[in-house]
Amino acid sequence: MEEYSHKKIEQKWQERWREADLFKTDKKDESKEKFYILDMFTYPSGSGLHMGHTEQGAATDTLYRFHRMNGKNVLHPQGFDSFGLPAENYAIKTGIHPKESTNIAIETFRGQMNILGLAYDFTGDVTTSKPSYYKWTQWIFGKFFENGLVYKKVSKVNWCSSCNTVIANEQVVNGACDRCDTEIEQKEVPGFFFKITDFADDLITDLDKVDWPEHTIKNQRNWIGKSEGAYIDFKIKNTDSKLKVFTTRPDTIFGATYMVLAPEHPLVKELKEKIENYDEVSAYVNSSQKKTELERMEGKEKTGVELKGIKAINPAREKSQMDNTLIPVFISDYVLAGYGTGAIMAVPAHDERDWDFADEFKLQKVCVIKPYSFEESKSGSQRNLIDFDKASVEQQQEILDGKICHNRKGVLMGSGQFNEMDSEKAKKAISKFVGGKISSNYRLRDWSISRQRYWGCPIPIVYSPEGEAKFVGEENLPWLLPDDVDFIPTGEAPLTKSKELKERVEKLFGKGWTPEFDTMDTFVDSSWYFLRYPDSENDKDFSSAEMLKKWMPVDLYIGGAEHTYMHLLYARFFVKAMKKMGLLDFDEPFKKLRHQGMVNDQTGKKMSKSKGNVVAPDDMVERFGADSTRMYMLFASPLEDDILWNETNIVGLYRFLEKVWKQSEKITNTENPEAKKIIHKTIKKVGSDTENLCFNTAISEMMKCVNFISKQETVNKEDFLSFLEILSPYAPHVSEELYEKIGGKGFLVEQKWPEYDAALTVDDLVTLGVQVNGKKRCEIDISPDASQEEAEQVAKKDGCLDKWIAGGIKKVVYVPGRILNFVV
RNA sequence: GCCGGAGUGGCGGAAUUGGUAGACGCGCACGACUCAAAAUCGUGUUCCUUCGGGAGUGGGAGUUCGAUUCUCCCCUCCGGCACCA
Repeated sequence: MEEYSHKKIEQKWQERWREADLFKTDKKDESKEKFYILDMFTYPSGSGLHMGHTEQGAATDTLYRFHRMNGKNVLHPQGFDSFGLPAENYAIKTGIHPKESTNIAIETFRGQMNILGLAYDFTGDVTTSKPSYYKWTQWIFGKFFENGLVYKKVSKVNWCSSCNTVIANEQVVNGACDRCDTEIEQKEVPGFFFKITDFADDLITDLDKVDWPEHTIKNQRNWIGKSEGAYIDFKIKNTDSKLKVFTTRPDTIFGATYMVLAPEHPLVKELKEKIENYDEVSAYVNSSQKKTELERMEGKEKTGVELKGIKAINPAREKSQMDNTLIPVFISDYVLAGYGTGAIMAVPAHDERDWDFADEFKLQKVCVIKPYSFEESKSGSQRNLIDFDKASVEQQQEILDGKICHNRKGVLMGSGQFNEMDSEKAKKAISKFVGGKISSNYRLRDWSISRQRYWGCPIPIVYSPEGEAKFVGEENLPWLLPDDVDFIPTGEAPLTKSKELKERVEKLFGKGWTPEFDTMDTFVDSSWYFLRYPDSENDKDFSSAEMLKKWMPVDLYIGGAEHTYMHLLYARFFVKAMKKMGLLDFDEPFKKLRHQGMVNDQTGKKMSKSKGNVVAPDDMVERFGADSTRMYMLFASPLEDDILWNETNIVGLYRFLEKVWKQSEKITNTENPEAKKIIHKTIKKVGSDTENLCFNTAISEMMKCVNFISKQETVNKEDFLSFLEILSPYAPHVSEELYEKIGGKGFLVEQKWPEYDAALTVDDLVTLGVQVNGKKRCEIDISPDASQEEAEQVAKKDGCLDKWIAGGIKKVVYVPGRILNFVV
């Protein structure tokens, strides 16, 4: 027999699969249970497929083949998230149109996926930059617009001077652009926003409905950041103005000794006439506006300016006719314009940041929440005092006496008692007392979707001569991205250069009408693509209700953990918003989610083009074949763990496949009961491991099986065919080749996953560890359902225990099939 | 600082509800084959050892007949977030 050579067989089978159109799913087939398995679709970068894609593809492809063999109608589609900055930046550099470079990149990706033997269904060409796709992105935008989920506002945005565009908060990493690392500046830009905050509560509570990794759920919850508190109005003395604050600690309001506004707060301008030191104030406003968020964060020391001539009235103290009712008002950049109301009541005794600010400006601290007593704080675990035990004896006494509020700095942060009332109860009582409104506030902000870029989905909005925004209308979709622009960034949206676009608008809507020049954030494109696959060729609808009902939600979604916040949150928001508009009838898009780990280089560093440590799958496929490459990616570590790339390990998988190949020479029609037993055990284990995404242990089990067979003279043909069937999701090419060679019919992926004979997977005898005082001293071979008496007898007869149990046995613990333990 | 996750041989990693720690693979060593090498096959491979044993899953306590697994404290590494009122 010829030797195993991946080069001779892999291309052959890839061609045969293609000729048979083997991986196109019959989406209307009602005879089988559906299973929708989805890879996070691919951004077609110029550098091609990397090993991370390879691991993800190997995993989902293995699962695709496995579930298909198990009688399910499996949808396993792939598409391209092809709008976005890199292609545009490339165009700026080279002059090559993004359309062209994107198409080339997509061809490269498809080619690479093909040589890996990945069974993707590309039907319908789900490529976000194609008009047939973005027509529906725009259609959905139109629905959002008509239903009041889109609004336009001028806002301070993160501006990347290098990309010359707006960057979402979520895309700012440590104050720098997450794509080019340029430091972000603040700039006022008008743009469209999606009202994702309307769905904040549902986005939190519905996390209970999904089977996602625990940490992903927690992180999403924290990202949305719900906090319970109250909105309370503070009057400004001698004016009609009111200052609204949000606080999670209304119980501390009696201790509010000053107020702080964000420098951008509108009240600063509103009270201009009354502010005695307006010059100083506006200088501070200007300087903080020049600061980026990074710079604001850097200076931990508190800065600010008092609004002289302005006093706020502490409503609680006023109502109680107490002293210290009038409190000063400051502006400071430690208060953020974008969170809460952009203003706070400052309670230095119970908030560390307020404490620091009060120290800086010599402001009064009033302690109004008393810690629980020492005993109470000890027993009521999380009630209170962070550092009580580390305080000196005198300090501890003062705390107990309620004389000081104390933690690290002197701030009592947690709850305690307000007068004799638990501060949790006091929150409600005091809110009511001062006319506050109990409410929730979220860290989540609305989603800014406007981008002053070329290579994105055009926002299908036009403006009347009066400046009113209007959706272009369904009949004008797709609202095409014009070609007559050049991409050199000027700080203005590139589409302003398009003559065609302006003419198009005037022709359709009349003279004086103007187009919107911005394009959409690419996260919009990727927020609904999974809805398109079930009906990807539909040109009447984004996806038909019938197909959505059949296929959604996605049964298993696999992709990187880096999408925990943005993509996964936005996609969930889309589904909720579309459900509210009656376009969908389910709550959550992804029933089960798993992340694949990162593939790092040998030193544990992330692979990146700039570091020059990227390994391309092509090279691996050339040398070891697609089967070995795929299996190595799955064998190296559990799916969710990171992989340290170590090329030398791949030879183990190649040797394994070589060994499988050799066993096919031993095939006979006679039975080999021992080999049969092992094969049936392997079928069982590989089946359950694959189902549970434990690919590494499934592969190890197949290795053990082949190691066993390699020591046998013969192996039964039917048994070996079964083995090839379970191997085929992992190593499809070599399995097909051997299957054909020994007379298998059809393609392996069309076969039924073999059944195992349960009786064959149970051993007559097991090796049982015999322990003395929990330490293993010898082993006995015994039936797994032997009685304790039998087991003891066998163990004692063995003799090896004699010297350990000579002193007499106190107790015996016996777990059949597991352990026999003598306690002496 | 806060929130996650993880620490097991030379390396990647196994180990159902607490039940024989180190499966499987890489590497390494020795042997067979060979003029020789590669490949392949076989054997061995946690550490220490006076060859009786002893120690051992980041460290320290605890529960248990028995702990990689459960509880408490601590250390280290990785990822994410960060003046969120």
